[in-house]
Amino acid sequence: MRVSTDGRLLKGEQTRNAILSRAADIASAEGLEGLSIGRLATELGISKSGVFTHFGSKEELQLATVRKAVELYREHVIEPALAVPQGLGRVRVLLDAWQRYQREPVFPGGCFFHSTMAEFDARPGRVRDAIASSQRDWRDFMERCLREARDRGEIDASADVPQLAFELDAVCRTGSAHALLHDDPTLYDRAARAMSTRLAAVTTSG
Amino acid sequence: MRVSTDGRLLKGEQTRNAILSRAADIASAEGLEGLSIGRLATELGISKSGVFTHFGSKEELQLATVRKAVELYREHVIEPALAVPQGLGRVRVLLDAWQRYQREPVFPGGCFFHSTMAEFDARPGRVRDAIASSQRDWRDFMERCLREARDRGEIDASADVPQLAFELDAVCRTGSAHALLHDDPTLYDRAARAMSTRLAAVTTSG
DNA sequence: AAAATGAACGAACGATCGTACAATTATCTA
DNA sequence: TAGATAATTGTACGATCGTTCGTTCATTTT
Repeated sequence: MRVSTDGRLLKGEQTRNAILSRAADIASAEGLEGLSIGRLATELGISKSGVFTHFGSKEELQLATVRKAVELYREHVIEPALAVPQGLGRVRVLLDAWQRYQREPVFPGGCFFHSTMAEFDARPGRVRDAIASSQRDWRDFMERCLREARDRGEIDASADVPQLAFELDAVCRTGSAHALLHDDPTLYDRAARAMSTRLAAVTTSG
Repeated sequence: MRVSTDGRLLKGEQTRNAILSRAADIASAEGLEGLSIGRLATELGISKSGVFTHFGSKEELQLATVRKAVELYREHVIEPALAVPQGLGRVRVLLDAWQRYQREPVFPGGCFFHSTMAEFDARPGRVRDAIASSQRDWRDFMERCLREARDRGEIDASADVPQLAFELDAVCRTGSAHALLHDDPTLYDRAARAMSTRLAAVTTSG
């Protein structure tokens, strides 16, 4: 984290950050295309050109917003897991942090990545690539945690880690999506139950 | 299906249908907000007002598009299941038809409902209500098929049907979403594997 | 003190959005 | 054949979109 002594650059960076925070919130609810520069300007009380010049193009704003969301995701989901020792304990912390991230209004419109992934699925370009890459990173991290637990003998040696990671991912994100759509928080619980029984099925009964 | 003898009404209905087919295709890839009346007009070679007057407002166009998508979904997923006898066989046909629907380009931008559900999760209004209702219908139908199989003793009496339906739904839709995002069809297979093992776990070994 | 830098602004651009309304065309009814 | 009906069109509206450009102002460097 380079800290500039130049007050101008400092001021610039902090408004840029304010823009991106708001942008991530909006995009989680209205999508990265629904994100508009004019709206950001109005809501933040700055001029349209003031917002624009920070990014140079809408696509660049979208990419920066994805990076900001990744940062928030890391902070709320990844870091709590990294703070505890490897193994099944870390897996549990990871899944807990993940569910908390879904429930708490980290993003007001539900998981940023669920929304934008569905939006950019079929829309080639740099934004899609960035989202896809973030999803690969997430999957890799999840698999790594599971593998660490397996290497410790806390998860069955025969367990198919990628498959397990995929299934845990599926139920958690789908549960959150349904909870939001139907405004029914018990659907989070349904996802939680699916995750814990799925995990219990592969943990060694030591 | 009321068939009119009036050639004018007939012509109107068939252009309306052409509009909705294209609208469903576009919305599956770009979302229901990305759908624009001007674009529809251009692509279909009719005037903007020609498109507009069929619906009267954009929201009404979106609602009609959702209904059209439901119709297509019924045709490709529900009807094949209804064509076979109740029980585990119907469940298998349903899941097969569903996966085929995901893979085949019924919608060019992936499952219409996955895209629009993520888009409208956090956006109150009639469109969201329509989407939510369609999802409830789908869930209910799935649970009904599973219950039929359970009542026949082909699925464990102790099986939690809503939970099972939720998990099958989760892996299938998530698999398709990832397959599209990463342009990797093997992810459909991963979902298929998850579904069949999940189903195998509750089928009575008779 | 002078020059350079960088953030933020205001005004305007062409394009597209959804919407409104009167006019036109083709078809059916009486 | 005259008149009603319904689909479709053309034109125009105000709003908003992303973007460009020249300017203003505060801060930093020389």
